[in-house]
Amino acid sequence: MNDLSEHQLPRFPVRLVALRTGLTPHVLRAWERRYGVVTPTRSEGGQRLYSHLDIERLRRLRRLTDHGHAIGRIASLSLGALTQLDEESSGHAETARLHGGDSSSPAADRLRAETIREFTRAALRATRRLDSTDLQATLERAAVTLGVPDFLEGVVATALEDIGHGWAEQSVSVAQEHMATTVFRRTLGWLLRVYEVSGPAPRLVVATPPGQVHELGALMVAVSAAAEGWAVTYLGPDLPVADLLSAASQTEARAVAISLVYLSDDRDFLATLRETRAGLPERVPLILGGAAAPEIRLSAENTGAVVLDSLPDFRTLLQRLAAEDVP
Amino acid sequence: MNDLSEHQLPRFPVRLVALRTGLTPHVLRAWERRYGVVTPTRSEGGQRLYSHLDIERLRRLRRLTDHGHAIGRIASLSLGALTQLDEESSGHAETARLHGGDSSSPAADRLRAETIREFTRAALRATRRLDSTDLQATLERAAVTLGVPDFLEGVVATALEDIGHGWAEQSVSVAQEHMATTVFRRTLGWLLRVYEVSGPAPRLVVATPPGQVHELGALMVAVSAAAEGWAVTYLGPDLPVADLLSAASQTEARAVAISLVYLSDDRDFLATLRETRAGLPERVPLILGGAAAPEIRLSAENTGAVVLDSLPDFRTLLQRLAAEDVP
DNA sequence: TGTGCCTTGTCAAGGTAGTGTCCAGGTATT
DNA sequence: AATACCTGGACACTACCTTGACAAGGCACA
Repeated sequence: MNDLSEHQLPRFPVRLVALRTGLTPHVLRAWERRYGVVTPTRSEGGQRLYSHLDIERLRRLRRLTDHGHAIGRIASLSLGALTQLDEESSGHAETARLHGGDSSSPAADRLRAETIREFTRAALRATRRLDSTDLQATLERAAVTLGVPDFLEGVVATALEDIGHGWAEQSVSVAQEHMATTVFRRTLGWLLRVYEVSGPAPRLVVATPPGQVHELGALMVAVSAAAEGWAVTYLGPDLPVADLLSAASQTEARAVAISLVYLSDDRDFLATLRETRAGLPERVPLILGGAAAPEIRLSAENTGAVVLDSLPDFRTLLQRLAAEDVP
Repeated sequence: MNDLSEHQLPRFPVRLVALRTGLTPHVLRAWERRYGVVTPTRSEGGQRLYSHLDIERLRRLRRLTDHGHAIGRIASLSLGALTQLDEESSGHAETARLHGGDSSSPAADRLRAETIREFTRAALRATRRLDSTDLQATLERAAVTLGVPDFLEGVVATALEDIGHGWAEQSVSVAQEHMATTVFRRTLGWLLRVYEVSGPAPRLVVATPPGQVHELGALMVAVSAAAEGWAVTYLGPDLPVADLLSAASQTEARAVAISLVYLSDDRDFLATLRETRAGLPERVPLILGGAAAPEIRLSAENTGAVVLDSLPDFRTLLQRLAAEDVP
């Protein structure tokens, strides 16, 4: 891989770090002073310069504190330990909440994890062989065997990531990548159709903003919500703000979700976000997710949007929203 | 991995433990004070710090109290004893079912049962409305949500029964019954296709004997086996003995299953059964199931067939057979 | 069938610990 | 000059702590 120095190279000023981590400059300084959470180098004038690694670390810490860890207790852990903790907590918090607290035996957990990996491997094999029939069957089998949440987080997300990496390093061809994308989209579309609700249910509007064309993330969000019992209006990629707003008001949406996979132009996008937020009723949260969302966390949150970086968090939010309306 | 130090390391503040166990901080403190259920270490400031093991223990306790055990009685048991008790009380219900988690709190159990009933009702509604699209979607949704076993036993079996009754008492028309049968068959066929295995796996041959035309039972058996990881050769209804036998030998079947929904002529059928049994290798069990199977249990068993009257029993048998071959 | 005791979850009050936020006065950066 | 950032200290709010009490449900016993 490329040099460590790259990642350790200190060059980010505090405001940028704030944007990416969602921590305010105040908090960044307080954490550093009190817990020595990172030690950014300084410019000649004494201003903080953070490295890539620092940011990574801070992000992890923010996630963990969001999930209930005390900053004072985890501040001194290594990045590896943090990652490990993170995986534990996101895994468990979710099951505990969803099913009112079922702790399955460790043995069952391991079996389940192994099954998930096996499905992922099978999906990748099918992709490499360009066997769309097999890929499709594998995905459907995984969905039925694992249920929607684990299917999305365990299989779809992982497989897509792996394919993405493979594509970047040329071990996956364009044809393979296209085929996989198509089949994944079809399968997620099928799930969305299958979970279409008839009765009354809170409605979510999902879209990707103008200029964004990668819709798989948005589809995952849509399916996730549908499986939670929400009525979902999926508007697909590259949607102008005006249309998003009119759709939201027309369907009396209870929430709006936007998926952001990469950042083309920060400013533009933030303007869009602000405009969208302004056009929505107060009680309708504007949820921002996707790979690129954390990069602009703070400024996005400043527009009034809610930034999430995992599907479990998203599901939890949906449950809270749905629960708010009942009593 | 250094389990001991790792798991005993006290790190988690009370809010996190509350999140993961589903107990409120109030209860956590009350249990500790009254029963000394765990003894978290304290921070310098006196705040509780729980270890991984503490959490594990608390989750077990929570599960058991949910199942009706009194906290005062089980508080002092060791983690091992708790686990054992846990398996006893919830245990035999079902081993490590992959889907939707294990049978946990009665609340979750009730929720699950309610979900199953809801799907069944939805399927019946769709049937009465002759809405095949909705019926299909409902069934697929049920399959993905519940997993194959509960889908088959909870939804398909019950719905078919109800439709059967309705048909008998004329509240379900022939058209409705036909439509439903078609959609159920299609859905089960889809599942069978989805679970088609590629690798090596024990093979099961499924058929309905000559004179029997109701194939849904056989399909359920086939799907059930497929979801257990078996390779299934589904031969459909009304199959002559000779063909069944040749299929079994040709595919080197590890077992043969026959579904019997109604009895037209006992004698004939028993002769068929005897003939089939005689034509199969010793080690290949001939499994007889279906609504009408129990009626002729004794004479059927005399021919050397295995008579089962539930899908769970069938699954257990398959697991035993598969396990026999490995070691 | 009612009565009283026991178990257990929940709450209140009053105080401490841990964390986020802010201020003021000064320095860097653009 | 206008921002953006620095430091050290102060402040305020949330999360936790302990003790004690209360209410609802379960259970035994009259």
